[in-house]
Amino acid sequence: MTGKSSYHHGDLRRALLDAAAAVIADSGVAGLSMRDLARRAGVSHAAPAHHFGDKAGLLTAFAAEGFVRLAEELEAAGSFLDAGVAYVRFAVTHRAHFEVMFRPDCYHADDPVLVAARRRSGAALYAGVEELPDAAADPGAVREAGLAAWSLAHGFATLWLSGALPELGDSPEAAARAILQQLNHG
Amino acid sequence: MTGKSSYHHGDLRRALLDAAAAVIADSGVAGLSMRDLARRAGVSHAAPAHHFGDKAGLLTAFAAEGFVRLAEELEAAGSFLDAGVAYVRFAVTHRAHFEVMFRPDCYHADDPVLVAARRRSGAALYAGVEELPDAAADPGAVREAGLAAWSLAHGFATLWLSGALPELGDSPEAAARAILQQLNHG
DNA sequence: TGTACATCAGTGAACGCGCGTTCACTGATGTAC
DNA sequence: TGTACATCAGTGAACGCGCGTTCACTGATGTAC
Repeated sequence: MTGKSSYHHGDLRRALLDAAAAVIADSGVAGLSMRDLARRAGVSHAAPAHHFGDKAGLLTAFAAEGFVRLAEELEAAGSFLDAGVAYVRFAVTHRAHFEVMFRPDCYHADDPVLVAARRRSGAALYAGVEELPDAAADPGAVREAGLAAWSLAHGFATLWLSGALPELGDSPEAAARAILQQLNHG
Repeated sequence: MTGKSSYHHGDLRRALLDAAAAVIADSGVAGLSMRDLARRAGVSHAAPAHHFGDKAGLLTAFAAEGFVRLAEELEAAGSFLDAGVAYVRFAVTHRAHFEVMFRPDCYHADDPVLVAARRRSGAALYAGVEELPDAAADPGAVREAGLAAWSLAHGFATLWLSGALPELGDSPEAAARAILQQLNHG
Protein backbone atom coordinates (compact mmCIF):
# COMPACT_ATOMS: atom_id res chain seq x y z
CA MET A 1 0.00 0.00 0.00
CA THR A 2 2.71 2.47 0.94
CA GLY A 3 4.29 1.40 -2.31
CA LYS A 4 7.78 2.87 -2.52
CA SER A 5 9.86 0.22 -0.84
CA SER A 6 7.62 -2.82 -0.86
CA TYR A 7 8.79 -5.97 -2.56
CA HIS A 8 5.62 -6.21 -4.59
CA HIS A 9 4.83 -3.42 -6.98
CA GLY A 10 1.07 -3.26 -6.62
CA ASP A 11 0.04 -2.96 -10.23
CA LEU A 12 3.08 -3.65 -12.33
CA ARG A 13 1.07 -4.75 -15.32
CA ARG A 14 -0.70 -1.40 -15.52
CA ALA A 15 2.53 0.49 -14.91
CA LEU A 16 4.28 -1.36 -17.74
CA LEU A 17 1.49 -0.69 -20.22
CA ASP A 18 1.48 2.98 -19.29
CA ALA A 19 5.24 3.21 -19.64
CA ALA A 20 4.98 1.52 -23.02
CA ALA A 21 2.50 4.14 -24.18
CA ALA A 22 4.89 6.91 -23.19
CA VAL A 23 7.92 5.34 -24.85
CA ILE A 24 6.16 4.42 -28.09
CA ALA A 25 4.52 7.83 -28.35
CA ASP A 26 7.88 9.47 -28.59
CA SER A 27 10.23 6.85 -30.01
CA GLY A 28 7.97 4.48 -31.91
CA VAL A 29 7.64 0.74 -31.35
CA ALA A 30 11.20 0.34 -32.54
CA GLY A 31 12.38 2.29 -29.52
CA LEU A 32 10.65 0.01 -27.07
CA SER A 33 12.58 -2.41 -24.88
CA MET A 34 11.50 -4.61 -22.01
CA ARG A 35 14.51 -3.53 -19.97
CA ASP A 36 13.69 0.14 -20.39
CA LEU A 37 10.09 -0.48 -19.37
CA ALA A 38 11.25 -2.29 -16.24
CA ARG A 39 13.60 0.58 -15.43
CA ARG A 40 10.76 3.09 -15.76
CA ALA A 41 8.55 1.03 -13.48
CA GLY A 42 11.38 0.81 -10.93
CA VAL A 43 11.56 -2.93 -11.10
CA SER A 44 14.12 -5.58 -12.04
CA HIS A 45 14.50 -6.11 -15.77
CA ALA A 46 13.23 -9.67 -15.60
CA ALA A 47 9.96 -8.75 -13.92
CA PRO A 48 7.95 -7.89 -17.07
CA ALA A 49 8.28 -11.43 -18.39
CA HIS A 50 6.21 -12.51 -15.41
CA HIS A 51 3.19 -10.62 -16.66
CA PHE A 52 3.47 -10.83 -20.42
CA GLY A 53 5.71 -13.77 -21.18
CA ASP A 54 7.70 -11.90 -23.76
CA LYS A 55 7.84 -8.67 -25.69
CA ALA A 56 5.23 -9.74 -28.24
CA GLY A 57 2.98 -10.65 -25.35
CA LEU A 58 3.22 -7.17 -23.95
CA LEU A 59 2.44 -5.64 -27.33
CA THR A 60 -0.50 -7.99 -27.74
CA ALA A 61 -2.01 -6.73 -24.50
CA PHE A 62 -1.22 -3.18 -25.53
CA ALA A 63 -2.90 -3.52 -28.93
CA ALA A 64 -5.94 -5.21 -27.41
CA GLU A 65 -6.32 -2.35 -24.99
CA GLY A 66 -6.19 0.03 -27.94
CA PHE A 67 -8.90 -1.81 -29.87
CA VAL A 68 -11.19 -1.77 -26.84
CA ARG A 69 -10.74 1.95 -26.30
CA LEU A 70 -11.27 2.69 -29.98
CA ALA A 71 -14.45 0.62 -29.96
CA GLU A 72 -15.71 2.56 -26.96
CA GLU A 73 -15.14 5.88 -28.66
CA LEU A 74 -16.74 4.76 -31.90
CA GLU A 75 -19.74 3.34 -30.08
CA ALA A 76 -20.25 6.66 -28.36
CA ALA A 77 -20.37 8.56 -31.67
CA GLY A 78 -23.84 9.73 -32.67
CA SER A 79 -23.44 9.65 -36.44
CA PHE A 80 -21.45 8.37 -39.36
CA LEU A 81 -19.55 11.64 -39.52
CA ASP A 82 -18.90 11.75 -35.78
CA ALA A 83 -17.49 8.24 -35.89
CA GLY A 84 -14.96 9.35 -38.51
CA VAL A 85 -13.94 12.30 -36.40
CA ALA A 86 -13.77 10.07 -33.32
CA TYR A 87 -11.45 7.71 -35.21
CA VAL A 88 -9.07 10.55 -35.97
CA ARG A 89 -9.29 11.86 -32.43
CA PHE A 90 -8.46 8.43 -31.08
CA ALA A 91 -5.40 8.15 -33.32
CA VAL A 92 -4.12 11.52 -32.21
CA THR A 93 -4.76 11.13 -28.49
CA HIS A 94 -3.63 7.49 -28.34
CA ARG A 95 -0.92 7.55 -30.94
CA ALA A 96 1.09 4.77 -29.33
CA HIS A 97 -1.86 2.41 -29.28
CA PHE A 98 -2.84 3.40 -32.79
CA GLU A 99 0.65 2.68 -34.08
CA VAL A 100 0.86 -0.75 -32.52
CA MET A 101 -2.67 -1.81 -33.45
CA PHE A 102 -1.83 -1.64 -37.12
CA ARG A 103 1.44 -3.52 -36.88
CA PRO A 104 0.23 -7.07 -36.46
CA ASP A 105 3.73 -8.39 -37.07
CA CYS A 106 4.73 -6.98 -33.68
CA TYR A 107 2.24 -8.97 -31.63
CA HIS A 108 0.38 -12.26 -31.42
CA ALA A 109 -2.33 -11.46 -33.93
CA ASP A 110 -4.30 -14.59 -33.16
CA ASP A 111 -4.56 -14.03 -29.44
CA PRO A 112 -8.26 -14.51 -28.53
CA VAL A 113 -8.53 -11.41 -26.37
CA LEU A 114 -7.00 -9.33 -29.11
CA VAL A 115 -9.17 -10.85 -31.82
CA ALA A 116 -12.30 -10.11 -29.82
CA ALA A 117 -11.27 -6.50 -29.25
CA ARG A 118 -10.46 -6.00 -32.91
CA ARG A 119 -13.80 -7.44 -33.94
CA ARG A 120 -15.59 -5.09 -31.60
CA SER A 121 -13.80 -2.13 -33.19
CA GLY A 122 -14.66 -3.35 -36.65
CA ALA A 123 -18.32 -3.74 -35.78
CA ALA A 124 -18.50 -0.27 -34.26
CA LEU A 125 -16.82 1.16 -37.33
CA TYR A 126 -19.33 -0.26 -39.78
CA ALA A 127 -22.37 0.31 -37.56
CA GLY A 128 -22.63 3.93 -38.64
CA VAL A 129 -22.61 3.12 -42.35
CA GLU A 130 -25.63 0.89 -42.11
CA GLU A 131 -27.73 3.76 -40.87
CA LEU A 132 -27.18 5.81 -44.01
CA PRO A 133 -30.35 6.55 -46.06
CA ASP A 134 -29.68 4.29 -49.03
CA ALA A 135 -27.93 1.52 -47.15
CA ALA A 136 -30.85 -0.89 -47.37
CA ALA A 137 -31.03 -0.56 -51.14
CA ASP A 138 -27.55 -1.86 -51.89
CA PRO A 139 -25.73 -3.99 -49.33
CA GLY A 140 -22.53 -4.01 -51.42
CA ALA A 141 -22.50 -0.23 -51.32
CA VAL A 142 -22.46 -0.38 -47.54
CA ARG A 143 -19.16 -2.17 -47.46
CA GLU A 144 -17.77 0.21 -50.03
CA ALA A 145 -18.93 3.33 -48.23
CA GLY A 146 -17.52 1.97 -45.00
CA LEU A 147 -14.20 1.21 -46.60
CA ALA A 148 -14.02 4.69 -48.12
CA ALA A 149 -14.76 6.37 -44.79
CA TRP A 150 -12.34 4.13 -42.93
CA SER A 151 -9.60 4.77 -45.49
CA LEU A 152 -10.20 8.50 -45.38
CA ALA A 153 -10.07 8.72 -41.60
CA HIS A 154 -7.17 6.30 -41.34
CA GLY A 155 -5.15 8.05 -44.02
CA PHE A 156 -5.72 11.47 -42.59
CA ALA A 157 -4.72 10.31 -39.12
CA THR A 158 -1.64 8.53 -40.43
CA LEU A 159 -0.47 11.48 -42.47
CA TRP A 160 -1.01 13.83 -39.56
CA LEU A 161 0.89 11.57 -37.16
CA SER A 162 3.81 11.22 -39.54
CA GLY A 163 4.15 14.98 -39.67
CA ALA A 164 3.22 15.24 -43.34
CA LEU A 165 0.58 17.88 -42.64
CA PRO A 166 2.40 20.50 -40.55
CA GLU A 167 0.12 23.31 -41.74
CA LEU A 168 -2.82 21.90 -39.80
CA GLY A 169 -1.41 22.66 -36.39
CA ASP A 170 -2.16 20.73 -33.22
CA SER A 171 -5.81 19.95 -33.51
CA PRO A 172 -6.67 18.11 -36.69
CA GLU A 173 -10.29 17.42 -35.80
CA ALA A 174 -11.85 20.29 -37.69
CA ALA A 175 -9.90 19.45 -40.83
CA ALA A 176 -10.88 15.82 -40.45
CA ARG A 177 -14.55 16.74 -40.30
CA ALA A 178 -14.25 18.90 -43.40
CA ILE A 179 -12.69 16.23 -45.54
CA LEU A 180 -15.02 13.50 -44.28
CA GLN A 181 -17.87 15.63 -45.58
CA GLN A 182 -16.50 15.29 -49.06
CA LEU A 183 -17.72 11.73 -49.21
CA ASN A 184 -20.90 11.36 -51.27
CA HIS A 185 -22.90 9.89 -48.45
CA GLY A 186 -21.49 11.98 -45.63
CA MET B 1 33.65 -5.88 -65.25
CA THR B 2 33.94 -9.58 -64.55
CA GLY B 3 32.64 -8.68 -61.13
CA LYS B 4 32.75 -11.75 -58.91
CA SER B 5 36.21 -11.60 -57.44
CA SER B 6 37.25 -8.02 -58.08
CA TYR B 7 38.17 -5.83 -55.18
CA HIS B 8 35.77 -3.14 -56.27
CA HIS B 9 32.14 -4.00 -56.38
CA GLY B 10 31.04 -2.09 -59.43
CA ASP B 11 27.87 -0.50 -58.18
CA LEU B 12 27.70 -1.06 -54.47
CA ARG B 13 25.49 1.92 -53.87
CA ARG B 14 22.79 0.51 -56.15
CA ALA B 15 23.20 -2.98 -54.71
CA LEU B 16 22.76 -1.69 -51.16
CA LEU B 17 19.62 0.24 -52.01
CA ASP B 18 18.16 -2.81 -53.73
CA ALA B 19 19.01 -5.04 -50.80
CA ALA B 20 17.41 -2.51 -48.47
CA ALA B 21 14.19 -2.66 -50.49
CA ALA B 22 14.10 -6.43 -50.17
CA VAL B 23 14.79 -6.47 -46.45
CA ILE B 24 12.35 -3.70 -45.57
CA ALA B 25 9.63 -5.22 -47.73
CA ASP B 26 9.60 -8.30 -45.62
CA SER B 27 10.86 -7.25 -42.20
CA GLY B 28 10.08 -3.56 -42.00
CA VAL B 29 12.55 -0.75 -41.39
CA ALA B 30 13.08 -2.11 -37.90
CA GLY B 31 14.60 -5.26 -39.42
CA LEU B 32 17.16 -3.35 -41.39
CA SER B 33 20.85 -3.37 -40.45
CA MET B 34 23.88 -2.05 -42.22
CA ARG B 35 25.77 -5.24 -41.53
CA ASP B 36 23.08 -7.39 -43.07
CA LEU B 37 23.00 -5.18 -46.14
CA ALA B 38 26.75 -5.50 -46.53
CA ARG B 39 26.48 -9.27 -46.17
CA ARG B 40 23.84 -9.41 -48.90
CA ALA B 41 25.98 -7.33 -51.21
CA GLY B 42 28.94 -9.64 -50.51
CA VAL B 43 31.04 -6.89 -49.08
CA SER B 44 32.72 -6.08 -45.78
CA HIS B 45 30.40 -4.69 -43.16
CA ALA B 46 32.17 -1.36 -43.04
CA ALA B 47 31.77 -0.70 -46.75
CA PRO B 48 28.27 0.84 -46.69
CA ALA B 49 29.46 3.71 -44.56
CA HIS B 50 31.62 4.76 -47.48
CA HIS B 51 28.59 5.50 -49.62
CA PHE B 52 26.02 6.74 -47.14
CA GLY B 53 27.92 7.87 -44.07
CA ASP B 54 25.55 6.17 -41.70
CA LYS B 55 22.28 4.29 -41.50
CA ALA B 56 20.15 7.43 -41.60
CA GLY B 57 22.10 8.48 -44.68
CA LEU B 58 21.19 5.28 -46.45
CA LEU B 59 17.53 5.69 -45.55
CA THR B 60 17.63 9.29 -46.73
CA ALA B 61 18.81 8.18 -50.16
CA PHE B 62 16.24 5.41 -50.13
CA ALA B 63 13.36 7.74 -49.27
CA ALA B 64 14.47 10.27 -51.87
CA GLU B 65 14.48 7.58 -54.50
CA GLY B 66 10.95 6.70 -53.44
CA PHE B 67 9.69 10.26 -53.75
CA VAL B 68 11.16 10.58 -57.22
CA ARG B 69 9.55 7.37 -58.42
CA LEU B 70 6.21 8.31 -56.90
CA ALA B 71 6.38 11.71 -58.61
CA GLU B 72 7.06 10.02 -61.93
CA GLU B 73 4.06 7.77 -61.59
CA LEU B 74 1.78 10.59 -60.51
CA GLU B 75 2.97 12.80 -63.35
CA ALA B 76 2.13 10.06 -65.83
CA ALA B 77 -1.45 9.79 -64.59
CA GLY B 78 -4.05 11.27 -66.92
CA SER B 79 -6.66 12.32 -64.41
CA PHE B 80 -7.42 13.07 -60.81
CA LEU B 81 -8.80 9.58 -60.36
CA ASP B 82 -5.89 7.89 -62.11
CA ALA B 83 -3.47 9.74 -59.87
CA GLY B 84 -5.22 8.31 -56.82
CA VAL B 85 -5.02 4.82 -58.23
CA ALA B 86 -1.38 5.36 -59.19
CA TYR B 87 -0.64 6.41 -55.61
CA VAL B 88 -2.08 3.15 -54.30
CA ARG B 89 -0.28 1.14 -56.96
CA PHE B 90 2.99 2.77 -56.01
CA ALA B 91 2.49 1.94 -52.34
CA VAL B 92 1.78 -1.69 -53.14
CA THR B 93 4.56 -2.24 -55.64
CA HIS B 94 7.15 -0.24 -53.71
CA ARG B 95 6.09 -0.99 -50.20
CA ALA B 96 9.57 -0.62 -48.75
CA HIS B 97 10.00 2.85 -50.21
CA PHE B 98 6.49 3.81 -49.20
CA GLU B 99 7.10 2.74 -45.63
CA VAL B 100 10.33 4.67 -45.27
CA MET B 101 9.08 7.82 -47.01
CA PHE B 102 6.53 8.40 -44.28
CA ARG B 103 8.88 7.82 -41.38
CA PRO B 104 10.84 11.03 -41.39
CA ASP B 105 12.33 10.19 -38.01
CA CYS B 106 14.35 7.45 -39.69
CA TYR B 107 16.22 9.68 -42.09
CA HIS B 108 17.67 13.18 -42.54
CA ALA B 109 14.43 14.95 -43.36
CA ASP B 110 16.19 18.19 -44.25
CA ASP B 111 18.55 16.72 -46.80
CA PRO B 112 18.29 18.94 -49.90
CA VAL B 113 18.00 16.09 -52.39
CA LEU B 114 15.25 14.52 -50.34
CA VAL B 115 13.42 17.80 -49.86
CA ALA B 116 13.42 18.42 -53.61
CA ALA B 117 12.10 14.94 -54.34
CA ARG B 118 9.35 15.28 -51.77
CA ARG B 119 8.31 18.65 -53.18
CA ARG B 120 8.11 17.15 -56.64
CA SER B 121 5.79 14.43 -55.35
CA GLY B 122 3.65 16.96 -53.57
CA ALA B 123 3.31 19.10 -56.68
CA ALA B 124 2.35 16.12 -58.82
CA LEU B 125 -0.19 15.09 -56.24
CA TYR B 126 -2.00 18.41 -56.20
CA ALA B 127 -1.71 19.03 -59.93
CA GLY B 128 -4.72 16.84 -60.65
CA VAL B 129 -6.97 18.63 -58.22
CA GLU B 130 -6.49 21.98 -59.87
CA GLU B 131 -7.94 20.68 -63.08
CA LEU B 132 -11.28 19.84 -61.49
CA PRO B 133 -14.30 21.78 -62.86
CA ASP B 134 -14.96 24.05 -59.91
CA ALA B 135 -11.37 24.49 -58.81
CA ALA B 136 -11.09 28.05 -60.07
CA ALA B 137 -14.16 29.14 -58.12
CA ASP B 138 -12.81 28.35 -54.66
CA PRO B 139 -9.07 28.03 -54.15
CA GLY B 140 -9.54 26.85 -50.55
CA ALA B 141 -11.65 23.97 -51.82
CA VAL B 142 -8.73 22.82 -53.95
CA ARG B 143 -6.56 22.23 -50.95
CA GLU B 144 -9.39 20.48 -49.19
CA ALA B 145 -10.25 18.22 -52.11
CA GLY B 146 -6.59 17.38 -52.52
CA LEU B 147 -6.23 16.54 -48.87
CA ALA B 148 -9.32 14.33 -48.98
CA ALA B 149 -8.08 12.42 -52.01
CA TRP B 150 -4.60 12.08 -50.58
CA SER B 151 -5.96 10.85 -47.26
CA LEU B 152 -8.24 8.37 -48.97
CA ALA B 153 -5.52 6.90 -51.16
CA HIS B 154 -2.97 6.93 -48.36
CA GLY B 155 -5.31 5.35 -45.86
CA PHE B 156 -6.42 2.66 -48.23
CA ALA B 157 -2.83 1.81 -49.14
CA THR B 158 -1.74 1.78 -45.51
CA LEU B 159 -4.60 -0.46 -44.40
CA TRP B 160 -3.98 -2.81 -47.27
CA LEU B 161 -0.25 -3.03 -46.52
CA SER B 162 -0.85 -3.69 -42.85
CA GLY B 163 -3.02 -6.64 -43.74
CA ALA B 164 -6.19 -5.10 -42.36
CA LEU B 165 -8.09 -5.79 -45.59
CA PRO B 166 -7.46 -9.47 -46.30
CA GLU B 167 -10.72 -9.84 -48.23
CA LEU B 168 -9.42 -7.73 -51.09
CA GLY B 169 -6.84 -10.23 -52.26
CA ASP B 170 -3.64 -9.38 -54.04
CA SER B 171 -4.61 -6.58 -56.36
CA PRO B 172 -6.21 -3.69 -54.55
CA GLU B 173 -6.32 -1.35 -57.52
CA ALA B 174 -9.93 -1.96 -58.51
CA ALA B 175 -11.12 -1.44 -54.95
CA ALA B 176 -9.06 1.71 -54.74
CA ARG B 177 -10.71 3.11 -57.86
CA ALA B 178 -14.17 2.34 -56.52
CA ILE B 179 -13.68 4.12 -53.24
CA LEU B 180 -11.92 7.09 -54.83
CA GLN B 181 -15.07 7.59 -56.88
CA GLN B 182 -17.01 8.17 -53.71
CA LEU B 183 -15.44 11.59 -53.35
CA ASN B 184 -17.81 14.36 -54.40
CA HIS B 185 -15.51 15.68 -57.09
CA GLY B 186 -14.22 12.36 -58.32
C1' DT C 1 -6.03 -16.68 17.11
C1' DG C 2 -2.11 -19.00 15.45
C1' DT C 3 0.55 -21.84 12.48
C1' DA C 4 1.92 -24.48 8.14
C1' DC C 5 2.13 -24.38 3.58
C1' DA C 6 1.26 -23.31 -1.31
C1' DT C 7 1.30 -19.78 -4.48
C1' DC C 8 2.65 -15.82 -6.61
C1' DA C 9 5.66 -11.56 -7.72
C1' DG C 10 9.95 -9.83 -8.20
C1' DT C 11 15.42 -10.51 -8.00
C1' DG C 12 19.96 -10.46 -9.85
C1' DA C 13 23.45 -12.81 -12.20
C1' DA C 14 24.55 -14.87 -16.40
C1' DC C 15 24.16 -16.32 -21.38
C1' DG C 16 25.05 -15.12 -26.14
C1' DC C 17 23.85 -12.01 -29.77
C1' DG C 18 23.99 -8.51 -33.44
C1' DC C 19 24.43 -4.05 -33.86
C1' DG C 20 26.67 0.88 -35.42
C1' DT C 21 30.77 3.15 -35.67
C1' DT C 22 35.88 4.02 -35.78
C1' DC C 23 40.35 3.41 -37.71
C1' DA C 24 44.64 2.45 -39.85
C1' DC C 25 45.20 -0.27 -43.71
C1' DT C 26 45.53 -1.94 -48.73
C1' DG C 27 44.11 -2.83 -53.36
C1' DA C 28 42.43 -0.72 -57.65
C1' DT C 29 41.68 3.12 -60.70
C1' DG C 30 42.47 7.08 -63.25
C1' DT C 31 44.95 11.26 -64.41
C1' DA C 32 49.08 14.34 -65.39
C1' DC C 33 53.14 14.57 -67.51
C1' DT D 1 53.95 4.48 -74.30
C1' DG D 2 55.40 4.56 -69.70
C1' DT D 3 55.75 6.12 -65.04
C1' DA D 4 54.50 8.69 -60.63
C1' DC D 5 51.10 9.96 -57.80
C1' DA D 6 46.58 11.20 -55.94
C1' DT D 7 42.18 9.56 -55.16
C1' DC D 8 38.80 6.49 -54.19
C1' DA D 9 36.55 1.92 -52.67
C1' DG D 10 36.64 -1.77 -49.76
C1' DT D 11 39.00 -4.45 -45.59
C1' DG D 12 39.14 -6.50 -41.13
C1' DA D 13 39.92 -5.99 -36.40
C1' DA D 14 38.37 -3.71 -32.49
C1' DC D 15 35.38 -0.79 -29.38
C1' DG D 16 31.43 -0.67 -26.32
C1' DC D 17 26.54 -1.12 -26.10
C1' DG D 18 21.83 -2.63 -24.99
C1' DC D 19 19.07 -6.12 -25.85
C1' DG D 20 15.82 -10.60 -24.87
C1' DT D 21 15.70 -14.60 -22.39
C1' DT D 22 16.82 -18.15 -18.83
C1' DC D 23 17.26 -19.66 -14.17
C1' DA D 24 17.59 -20.78 -9.40
C1' DC D 25 16.48 -17.83 -5.84
C1' DT D 26 13.85 -15.13 -2.12
C1' DG D 27 10.45 -12.18 -0.19
C1' DA D 28 5.46 -11.41 0.42
C1' DT D 29 0.72 -12.87 0.42
C1' DG D 30 -3.19 -15.50 1.27
C1' DT D 31 -5.62 -19.69 2.49
C1' DA D 32 -6.71 -24.09 5.11
C1' DC D 33 -7.05 -25.94 9.32
